[in-house]
Amino acid sequence: MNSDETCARDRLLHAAAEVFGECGYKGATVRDICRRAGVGIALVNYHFRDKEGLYLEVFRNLFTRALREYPPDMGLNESPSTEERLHAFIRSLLYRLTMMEGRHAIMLREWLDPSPSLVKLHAELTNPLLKVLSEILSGLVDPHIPQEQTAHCATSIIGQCMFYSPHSMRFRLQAFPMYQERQIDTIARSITAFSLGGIRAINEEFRARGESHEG
Amino acid sequence: MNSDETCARDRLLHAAAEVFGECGYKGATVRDICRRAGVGIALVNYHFRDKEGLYLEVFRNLFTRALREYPPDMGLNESPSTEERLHAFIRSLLYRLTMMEGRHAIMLREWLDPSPSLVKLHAELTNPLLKVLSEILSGLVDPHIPQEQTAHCATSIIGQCMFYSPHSMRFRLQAFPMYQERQIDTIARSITAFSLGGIRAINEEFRARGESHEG
DNA sequence: AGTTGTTCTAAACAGACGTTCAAAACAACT
DNA sequence: AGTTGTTTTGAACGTCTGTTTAGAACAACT
Repeated sequence: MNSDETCARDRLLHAAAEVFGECGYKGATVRDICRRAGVGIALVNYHFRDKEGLYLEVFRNLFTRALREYPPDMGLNESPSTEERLHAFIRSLLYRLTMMEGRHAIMLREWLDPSPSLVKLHAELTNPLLKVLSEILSGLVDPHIPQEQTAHCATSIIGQCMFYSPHSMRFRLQAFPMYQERQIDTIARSITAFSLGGIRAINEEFRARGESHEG
Repeated sequence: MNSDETCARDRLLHAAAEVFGECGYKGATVRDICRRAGVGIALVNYHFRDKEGLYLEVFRNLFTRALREYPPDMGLNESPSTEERLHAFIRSLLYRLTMMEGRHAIMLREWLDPSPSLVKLHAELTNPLLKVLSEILSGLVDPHIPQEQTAHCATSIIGQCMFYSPHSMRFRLQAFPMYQERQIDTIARSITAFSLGGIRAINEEFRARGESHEG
């Protein structure tokens, strides 16, 4: 690769993101990472203490960078409706997932199958995002519906996005082409419409049950 | 464990399902598996050729057993409506995922992150299920809607089920209790209602766009 | 009891793994 | 040129990996 210009530490981080993404934490070897980075194997100890320290640094780096590039309110005008905010949230999540897939499948893999030592960090980073989503949903779901049901809606929405990610089974098996931006936007609109309909149905069902209980 | 009664081969399969589920393919070691099964390490070679052969056998076993116990038309009366068939499909999928989580998280892990050597087998086993789902959806989605959009709906539904599975991030982080049957049924009803609403919204949007194009 | 085939084990093999250490290369400042 | 501190390396360490081998235990049948 480009062994020049950037310093060894950065090249190490870059290669580590690739290899961890391709092979997972256990599957990746520090030898492979260092070979791709063009550095000696002792560097991972010097810069990051050990393999786990390198993994943690890569993870935090990618997460914050993706969030900076595609924030949850991405592409919104100044006074957006709640529906528009939900669409922006879904679209930005899909973009982040796709971006990570490019060279950074590590994030996706971590999301699906978190490493034990990183669960705390993971919660720290993702919980604010869940807060954003549930705040958006509070403007869409009937306020009388129990919070548990709202959480179900949030899970349904995130689940759809996660499963659309290129790493998911369907796209692996059927060899779908890599997503282009337009395709992501199409999928984002589809998931948004589907989810708004789902929320509406949940609201209607709740109201119908409420009336039948009263009557 | 129960080193008696069952033969060594079965104990090996049982332990392998546990360990593969907990640690993944790379993370699991044949030594650990054989220790839990209470057999010598050479048995994996004798019965299954190598580690991969054992993994493949475990996978096929669990998949077919789960499908036999919770078929996609589970608990349907004799002349079900399309909505009821969708509900049965979702409910059976959730039950299978939960059953596998008990001792058989291997299936779930494979679904999220398939091992390279098993992609063909995986497609072979899951494609019939996708066929069932899309057949159900053909009775719900407007027949004029392009097939691609219908596939989006299928993905949305499966994605919701997958993400509700105990292995998913949310439940790991927030330490939800293990699902009981009633909870699964509740979630199945929620996902079904959500999805039916989603499909209806997709239909309405399509018709609205069609009218605006014509008018 | 003897033979045959299957099932299982303990011990050893070769290789890959993460990690460490002494020393080399380098930069910066005196 | 000499000193100091940082960065990087090659080689080695001990451990753990999947796999194999030679043989023990066992069952079934003669």
